[in-house]
Amino acid sequence: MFKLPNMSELLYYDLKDAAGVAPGLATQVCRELGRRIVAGHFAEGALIDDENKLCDRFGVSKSVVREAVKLLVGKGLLEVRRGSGTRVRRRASWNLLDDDVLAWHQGIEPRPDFLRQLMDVRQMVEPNAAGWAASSATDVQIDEIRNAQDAMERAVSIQEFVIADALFHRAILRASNNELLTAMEGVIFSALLSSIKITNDDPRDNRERSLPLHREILEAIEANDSDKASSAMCKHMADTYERLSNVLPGFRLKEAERG
Amino acid sequence: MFKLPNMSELLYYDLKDAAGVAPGLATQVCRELGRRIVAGHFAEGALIDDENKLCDRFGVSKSVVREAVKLLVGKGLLEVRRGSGTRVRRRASWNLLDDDVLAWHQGIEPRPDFLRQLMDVRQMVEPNAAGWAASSATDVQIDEIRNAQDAMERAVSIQEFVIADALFHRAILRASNNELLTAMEGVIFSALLSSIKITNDDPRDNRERSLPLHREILEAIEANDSDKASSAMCKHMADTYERLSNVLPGFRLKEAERG
DNA sequence: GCAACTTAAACATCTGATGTTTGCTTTGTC
DNA sequence: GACAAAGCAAACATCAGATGTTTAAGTTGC
Repeated sequence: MFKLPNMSELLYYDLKDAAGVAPGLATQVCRELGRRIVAGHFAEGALIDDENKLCDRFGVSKSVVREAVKLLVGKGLLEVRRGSGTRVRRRASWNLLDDDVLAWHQGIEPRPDFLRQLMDVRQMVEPNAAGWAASSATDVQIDEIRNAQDAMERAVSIQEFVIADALFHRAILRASNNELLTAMEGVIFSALLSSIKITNDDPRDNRERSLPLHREILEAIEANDSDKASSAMCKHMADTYERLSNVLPGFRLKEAERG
Repeated sequence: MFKLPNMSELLYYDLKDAAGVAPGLATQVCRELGRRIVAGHFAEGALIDDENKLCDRFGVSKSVVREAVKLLVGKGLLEVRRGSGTRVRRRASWNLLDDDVLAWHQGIEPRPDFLRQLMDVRQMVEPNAAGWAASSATDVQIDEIRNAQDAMERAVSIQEFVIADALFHRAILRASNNELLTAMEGVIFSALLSSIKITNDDPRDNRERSLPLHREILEAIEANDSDKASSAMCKHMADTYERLSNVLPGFRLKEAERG
């Protein structure tokens, strides 16, 4: 009845601690519709099937479909008008910061242009987060970062390494003690997972280059050195940019602004 | 039956172009519950009334309440468990970047601590946005910024000025041509509205100080000067910080990280 | 050619029944 | 008395079907 999400999307939900509880029918329908919309199966402004057709297609009752549609409306993907139908809104109206919307992007081939935007945001957010973490993190929060670093060092599989990497960056966001930054962890996950999917042709190289950069960030935060944490994170971001540029032809760093 | 939203919240929805269409019952119930949760009427993890009680209280049917609850679950405010009840999640799990959640914050007295976090994010985002806008904005996008500037100069009421101010910053976000930054306009609106609510004791002063700063940003973007746009925006942010610090005792700028 | 009316499509809401999960209570045994 | 299994009630999940409302489009009449 439902299409299964792919590995990246599952990994995304894992990282968001959103797994474990079996989602209801409404959530399943919502996700399946959401994946199709994000994948571009519908033109901007196109009408989707009406309630009855959707009921038939998914084999569920009207209430379930209605709830699913309401969820997608809440995420800005759909727009319902009584009398006419339910249509797909233009991409500029989507809540691109929503975790589900970002997760559904993991299900499709990453577009270089969107990945660059994600990386620009990382470049903007993470050095600040590292700096704030260095000046305001509690001991417990620093422990969390250190644990992630240890897990990266110990990781034996690619998947373990990716998860530890993600947890490292999440721990820094949380240690920044800014609720809004914490709420952006989904964006960082999305950029990170997409980057890895593209650059892991030589995972060993990835790992050898990453580890010392992460260590440097951790040490700066441990030392309460805000500036150094910030610049170490900048270095890490620049490294990621460089690796993406090597692999991805359409990926271009807007050097002008970043000098 | 329903509590009416206050002026700031209405203004927020106006800016988000979310007005005009009469929301359905489910949306109304969702907003009212959302306001109460954000306002802190429920302890973390507290059970809210069950479906039947909510039906009675709001005078609507089960389906409506169910949809409203599903919406709040989607925003991370609620968590439902079959058998037990529906409970309020801890604040760290809320989607604080969601436009509705931010709008509901407008309904309550702004907490200095949260306002500082909002301003830290503005300080992080807007200089970058201005820089990218300077290097990549189209003529149409620059026109939009200029129109907002003109509207600020011409504004005769405080409300007109606030709206034009918000549109100015939104136009810059959009001109940055980064979909994720565009999706953050709600955060900027929220910070801006809260700031104004606090610092508009002397609105004339506000206006006289703001206008030249905005003009400087506009001119830099018109001149395609990325660095100047960035630093002009920094100056504007610093000014806002300073005015907030003067009025708000609990508001403190973390100077250490920003040098 | 245009305005007023009609109608069908599609969403909005309500009602009430039935299934399922969970947590608590009760009961029975050792 | 302790503990485990069975039973029960609360609360959400889903379904089915009826009725109301809004919108868009077609139709008629002048």
